[in-house]
Amino acid sequence: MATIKDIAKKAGVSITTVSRALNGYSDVNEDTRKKIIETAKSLNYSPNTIARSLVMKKSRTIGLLISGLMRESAKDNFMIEVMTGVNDFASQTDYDIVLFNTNSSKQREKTYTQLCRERKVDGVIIQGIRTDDPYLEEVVEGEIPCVLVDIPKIGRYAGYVSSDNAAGSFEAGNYLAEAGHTNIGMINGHEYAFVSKERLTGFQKAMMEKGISFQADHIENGDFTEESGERAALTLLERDPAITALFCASDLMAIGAMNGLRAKGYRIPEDISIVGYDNILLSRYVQPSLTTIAQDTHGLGYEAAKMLVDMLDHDGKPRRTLVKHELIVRNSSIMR
Amino acid sequence: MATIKDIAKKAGVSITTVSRALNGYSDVNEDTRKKIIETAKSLNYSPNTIARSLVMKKSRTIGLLISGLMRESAKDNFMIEVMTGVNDFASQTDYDIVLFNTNSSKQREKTYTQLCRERKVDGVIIQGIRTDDPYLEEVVEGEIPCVLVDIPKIGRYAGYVSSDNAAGSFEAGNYLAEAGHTNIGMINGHEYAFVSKERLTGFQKAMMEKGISFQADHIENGDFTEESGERAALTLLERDPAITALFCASDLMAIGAMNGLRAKGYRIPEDISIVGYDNILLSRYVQPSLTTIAQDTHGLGYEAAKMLVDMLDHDGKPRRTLVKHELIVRNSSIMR
DNA sequence: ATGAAAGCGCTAACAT
DNA sequence: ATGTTAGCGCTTTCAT
Repeated sequence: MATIKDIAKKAGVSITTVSRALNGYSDVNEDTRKKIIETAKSLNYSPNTIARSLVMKKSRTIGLLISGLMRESAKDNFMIEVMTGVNDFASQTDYDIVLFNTNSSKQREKTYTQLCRERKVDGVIIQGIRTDDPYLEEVVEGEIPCVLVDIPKIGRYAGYVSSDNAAGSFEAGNYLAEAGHTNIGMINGHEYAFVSKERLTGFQKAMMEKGISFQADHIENGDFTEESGERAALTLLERDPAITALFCASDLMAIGAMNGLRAKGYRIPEDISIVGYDNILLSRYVQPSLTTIAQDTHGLGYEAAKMLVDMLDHDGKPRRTLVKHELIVRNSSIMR
Repeated sequence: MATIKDIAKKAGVSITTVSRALNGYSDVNEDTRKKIIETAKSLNYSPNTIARSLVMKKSRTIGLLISGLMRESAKDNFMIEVMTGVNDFASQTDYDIVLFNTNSSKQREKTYTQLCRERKVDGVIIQGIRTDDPYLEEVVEGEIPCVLVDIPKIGRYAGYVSSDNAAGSFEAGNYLAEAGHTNIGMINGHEYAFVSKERLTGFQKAMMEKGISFQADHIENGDFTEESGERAALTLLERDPAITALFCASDLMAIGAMNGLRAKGYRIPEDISIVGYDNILLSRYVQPSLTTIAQDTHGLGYEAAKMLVDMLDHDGKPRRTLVKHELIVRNSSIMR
């Protein structure tokens, strides 16, 4: 593997000159530069980014910490879309992405901060970690530039991107109310997700404004999976068979709810209207297709990367960025 | 950021001793080691992997080159499953994964080899590149340990994982023939995918063995997308309205075919039986659910990572690994 | 415009 | 069992 030393020798100049020539500095004779670039080519030279990183103290990599990137999560194309968003922005820059393995027990001995410091990433994008994650505070308080996805926390070096979950849920509630529903249940996510609180708040607000009674016994928590949605739906309808609509904090839970309900003889949407959240790929394909609040998932990742690179390259301040959301009415919900 | 130098000073030993103590060498007094580990902790020390990589000439990273990792590919959870497979294996090792941005025009000036050499990855897993990719040969012939996914090429430092596409297609053909179909069309992928050839070969073999006529006019190529599947299906049935079954080289094309056909008044599976390939997530959810050849996609990634790490850490030879496949009969196909 | 020299943080002979 | 030294490949003062 050729180094600048080899080039210097062959071109009969010093390594300093080679370095300067290759990096486009102006204080080098154009003829020398030409010769150097040629010899570099002839030696099939590739710069060693490791060596460069060591001296520059910049690795030109950003860490992507996706907690729960595992087999099951493929179902929910949320994560992958965020990831492609990150990738799409990163590919416009010269940052590479390092995927951190966080589902391994081995790595979990280390805090996120340690992970980042060891791998010397310049910044990190964090997605999918829970509110009770012991290392969350550390990274928000820490010195490593960091952008959180769907975790509303801002620190000295930590910003976040999210969609307006309260507003989205508010719209969902509004829509159901205006469709004539007056007895509505909600399947929320678990309490360890930030979005859960916000989605509940927004939905409650809509119910309140519409003058619809909405008590705790009409709320059931799942864990964002199909199975939990099914269970929650059945529980809610057992508790109050008069419910005519269900708002679910994730599409996957909504799909589970539809399946569970249908198995019990309920017709969707004739008996029960269902509204989900996320607009995952599946929601367009299930029968009936799912009414849902779409998030710009790709934008979540894209904006996260953008903010991080802005912090890294242009001394940008950490901030809050909201991506758009939108109610998409399909066939799982109906006027009463 | 504390370095071993700081530790050495504070502990009153040389940096060599610190290095040895921290790396678990045996030739260091246990008391010294204890003291060193303590000082390291007190200084909140993290090793600098960059510096280590530089001297060891090993970065403990593997590159993941997913050509076409972009927004659209989220639909097809094939890539993400391969990726989680890679990730799942890698997280059992101390290798980290670097995602290479290959969809950017900027990077495409560089060959894969350059990309790898610059980022100093120890090895690379390549997925989704086409047979006509100008840089494919270079990496197969090259010196960088490499595992290809679904590209049957072996080199001095290049192995591959795949499923037995010919056998899978053979099974599909067999199944349709035994279900009584005698006039069958095939929607194949484009000629730039290795799997296309194999899937055609296997299917042809089944037709031949069953004594079913299967000519070129019953084959139409798509590009693995829904739209192309729709188009191809329509073309085939216009050409021969007597076709009763369609074998599609990807589920996405199969889904497109179903939609296109249904729009033209064909009933699936009563009029036309459809068999896909891949068993993507959607295939279970579409109506009717799709009969397909399942690939162990996760296994593809898992085995790729395994082979690569074996080559890297245990001097394993590049080889061919096949993951299993399986016919999954659902509701898009029927006996005649 | 070019070069000499120092040093980034670490490992690994080679002493002792 | 511990220290001294050199060096990985690069960038960056500081001279000239």
